[in-house]
Amino acid sequence: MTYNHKAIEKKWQAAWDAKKTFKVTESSKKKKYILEMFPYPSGSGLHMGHALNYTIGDIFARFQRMLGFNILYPIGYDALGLPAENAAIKAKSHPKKFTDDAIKNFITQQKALGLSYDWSRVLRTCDVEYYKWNQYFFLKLFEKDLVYRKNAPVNWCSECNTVLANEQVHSGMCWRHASTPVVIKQLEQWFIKTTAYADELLDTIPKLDWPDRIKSMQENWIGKSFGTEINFLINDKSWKIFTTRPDTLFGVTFMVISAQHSQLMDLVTAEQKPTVEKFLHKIHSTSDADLDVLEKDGVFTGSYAIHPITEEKIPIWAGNFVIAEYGSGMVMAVPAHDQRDFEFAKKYEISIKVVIQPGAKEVDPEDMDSAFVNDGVLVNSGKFDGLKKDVAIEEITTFLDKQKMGKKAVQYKLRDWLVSRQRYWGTPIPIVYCDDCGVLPVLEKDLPIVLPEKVKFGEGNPLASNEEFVNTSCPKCKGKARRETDTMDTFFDSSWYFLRYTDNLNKKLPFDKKKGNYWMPVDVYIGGAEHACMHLMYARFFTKALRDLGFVKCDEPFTKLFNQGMLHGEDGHVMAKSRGNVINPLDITKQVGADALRLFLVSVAAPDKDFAWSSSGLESIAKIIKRIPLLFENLKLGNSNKKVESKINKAIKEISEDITSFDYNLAVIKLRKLIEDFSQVDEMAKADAESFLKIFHPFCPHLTEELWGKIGNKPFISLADWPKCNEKKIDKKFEQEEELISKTQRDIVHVKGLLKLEKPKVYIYCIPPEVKIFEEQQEFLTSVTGSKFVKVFASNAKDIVDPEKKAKKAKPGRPSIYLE
RNA sequence: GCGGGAAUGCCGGAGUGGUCAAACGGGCUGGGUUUAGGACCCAGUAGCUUAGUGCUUACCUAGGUUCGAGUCCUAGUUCCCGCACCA
Repeated sequence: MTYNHKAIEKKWQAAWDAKKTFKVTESSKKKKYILEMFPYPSGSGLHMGHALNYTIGDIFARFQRMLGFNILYPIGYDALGLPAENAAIKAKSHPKKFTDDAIKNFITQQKALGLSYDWSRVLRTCDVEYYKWNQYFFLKLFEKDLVYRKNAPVNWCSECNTVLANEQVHSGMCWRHASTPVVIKQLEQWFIKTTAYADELLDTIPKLDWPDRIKSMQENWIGKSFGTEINFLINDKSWKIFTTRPDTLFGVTFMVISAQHSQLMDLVTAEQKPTVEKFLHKIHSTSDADLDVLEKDGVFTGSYAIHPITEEKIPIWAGNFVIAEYGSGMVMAVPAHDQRDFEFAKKYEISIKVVIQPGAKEVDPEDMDSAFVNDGVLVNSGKFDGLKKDVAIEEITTFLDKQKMGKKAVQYKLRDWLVSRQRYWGTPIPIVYCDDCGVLPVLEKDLPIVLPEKVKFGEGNPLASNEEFVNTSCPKCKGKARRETDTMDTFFDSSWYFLRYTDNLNKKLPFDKKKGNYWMPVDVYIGGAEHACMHLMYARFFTKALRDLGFVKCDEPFTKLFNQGMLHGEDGHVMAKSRGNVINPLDITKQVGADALRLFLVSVAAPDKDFAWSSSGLESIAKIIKRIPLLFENLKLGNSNKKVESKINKAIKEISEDITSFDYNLAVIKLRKLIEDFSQVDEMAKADAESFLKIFHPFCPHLTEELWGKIGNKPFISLADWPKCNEKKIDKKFEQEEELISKTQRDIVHVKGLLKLEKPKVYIYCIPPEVKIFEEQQEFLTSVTGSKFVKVFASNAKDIVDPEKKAKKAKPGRPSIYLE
């Protein structure tokens, strides 16, 4: 049989499609929900990273399905979003057409990989049947006060022409445009109160079966810190200033308010106004460039704060290094014990007061060349002198609390999720503005707010200029009103799509609770690490919020997270068009087949490690695969000898373990070995041949379906039971014997080569118990060594022929040999 | 600066307390086969040694725990990733 991968793969892909082989419904069986991060359908189609992602998932899904689990393994498309809109504008097309085409292309390519998705559950976020539930959830969150509108300084990307959430700003740049700095704008925007769940989002992290890296990234992102809130009186108004170092309270010599603070101008005196304005102008114009080498900069505001204990007057400065949104946007500066404050004080010649001393000797601030931040004992701190740092933190906080001048407090870095976007290709936010009634949510019965298809691109947000869309009536007074023209961040779509898969055709509800609770949570979620603090954070928040709204029972959406490694080009660099090292999955499936591509992708390295494409590696895998049909062609189905039984059972055991732990690369090694072992075998039991195909199946589904039929089975091996390992049949003795024979064989061949003997006489001297093994294998040894004369002696045999006295060297597991 | 991860042959990578470190793949070298090239097959690829056997040295560095460590602990070096003036 010649192996025609094209015909075989096409045949089985069509068969799976026609028979809906992988369609699932809820049942009494134990479920497993296996999911890959759904793709953004870009115009350039599926790339090799996608192929790797889906192969990892499909192998696992096929394996678990054969183990007898009820497997939900769906796919969908994250189809709304900016790139489609921009691409459509450029091509003078429409995002809808553009997206439809891209999705069709994706589906073709995914089917060519032989992925076992339940294609009846496909969802597209750009369909109104999907995004109307975005609007529904928006309203539900609104009812729960988890959505609010606020005028705030927000991140703006001039390339995207829209605002961004904090999570979408990476090192001061837009997440889509690494060279476009984000600018701060003061705008009225919609926010989702993710911070309401900050504690739970943080506390449940340790329970997640996720990579440590991702978990720590989320922990850092939430950034919980414990400290003290201290009241400083400023112009007769009390300001709550957060600090983690209340022990240094007596060392405060100035305050710094953020240059972006909304109330900054209230503190600026008439006299200082020109200076401050000049300063603000300066930081505004420099904020775009050199963000990371920004020097500490500031000006005096003219105002003073009153120290809560000493009642001293403390000058308030405005500074570029204080974050407006964190704490109260103002810090108490202790230059002696904080490096940033120290640098600022040195620059502007503000006094430095030491209040913590490392030893008995007094420290002169003049001698300091950096802040002292370690443990020590309090000095110059009134009645708190002599206390150790940690004790002082407690005591000063308690004292402030009693005096009603402060209290213990907790701060987070996590900020609320800014969800409105000033772009067209997204879910319209279901809000109406009425001059008389104010800002009102759309009534649930009036959903969906359909995204109009006929719009003009090119001048700002196309929705804003669409009269038909904008003009509406007030849900309360029925008078004239305007629609919100902002759309939702597309991360809103991806925050719950995994729930929609559980009941994707439901017209009355986002999903049926019973179905949701049957399938959720996702048992294994597979995808790249780039979403650590974006999608994965939002999805966790959403799940918790929906739980509290009564939609689902689970606390966390993704029990296990698996991060695939990065795929590099053959030159070692990241695969990129600009480098010209891109390999198209579809080309490879045409050349060597999907089975070969799949097997290769998981054979180079563990799937969570980075690796580079290798065309020779692919070829070697393609060759191995070709040997399988040959093996079956020459195979007689009858009885297996003990050796075959041992090998197959060992392989079942090891490969099951390897797939379970995602060590696919190790499973591939064992599969290769099995092919080599079995290429010597001309007869085996049908059950063993079946087992062989089954353990190969998750990796090479098409070829194994084909051979499954060839040995007389009805379709589908895809739905067959995973073989059970019979441990009793695994015989270590065979392994040892084999080792013995192969070592001996190597020795013979080696010596033969060294002596340049064509057809030598071979004498083997082994310990007596091993004689039998060699005698059984004599035929084999004869054939592989090319020598017809092979004699085996026990080392103590009486009739021994041993001209060189080699026999006494024989050891267990290692015979001695003589060639002549 | 803070946090996470890693360091094994020429290369990619196995191996997480013990019967053998380097499986498996690639590369390279030699041999076979071949009109040639490719493909295929065999062997070698730390050092010394033996016709094969055998011995020694080796898992970033330095200490430590242990009968026993690539594997655990401590310190350091280097690299990768993430966050970055979070008070």
